[in-house]
Amino acid sequence: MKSEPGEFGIDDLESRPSQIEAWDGVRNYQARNMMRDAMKTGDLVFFYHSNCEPPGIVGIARIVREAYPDPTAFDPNNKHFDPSSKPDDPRWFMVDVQFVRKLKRTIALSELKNKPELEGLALLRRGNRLSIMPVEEKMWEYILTLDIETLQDT
DNA sequence: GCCAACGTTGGC
DNA sequence: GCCAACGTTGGC
Repeated sequence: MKSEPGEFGIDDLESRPSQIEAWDGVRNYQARNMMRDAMKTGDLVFFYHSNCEPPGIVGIARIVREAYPDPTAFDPNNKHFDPSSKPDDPRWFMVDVQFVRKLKRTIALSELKNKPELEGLALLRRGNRLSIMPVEEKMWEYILTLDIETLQDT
């Protein structure tokens, strides 16, 4: 799941009292379908920082509530307001995610791009702008093996 | 249903 | 700030 750290980053999730946040504001059908149809309670997700330096995977979160209507779509004062989404026929959904842990280091997009093991990863597909994307278990495991402490310069 | 115009995302 | 790669909108 992508988020801009300037808007809502892994530190924001960690510092919530419950460490839980509703993932609202998704206004893309493919991303919505991913949340609504594929995300189940207990599923783990990578937390990805976009639009920052460097963009990359920074942590892990867990789905703690499955898809339910996104109320920000009903609020005219919200920047994600969508008048075509009605409370009795909601168009947009969100899930709740809970902080699990930060990675030991940021695994940068530029690094992920260099790994033949990650060929086909949705994040790396050309032109992809989806904010929520699937990760195959094999690739999930592989990415975790990259999460090792970096040696400090002496 | 087509498609031009426009808006958004997000890496660079 | 640029711009590629989308997705959306709306006239026809």
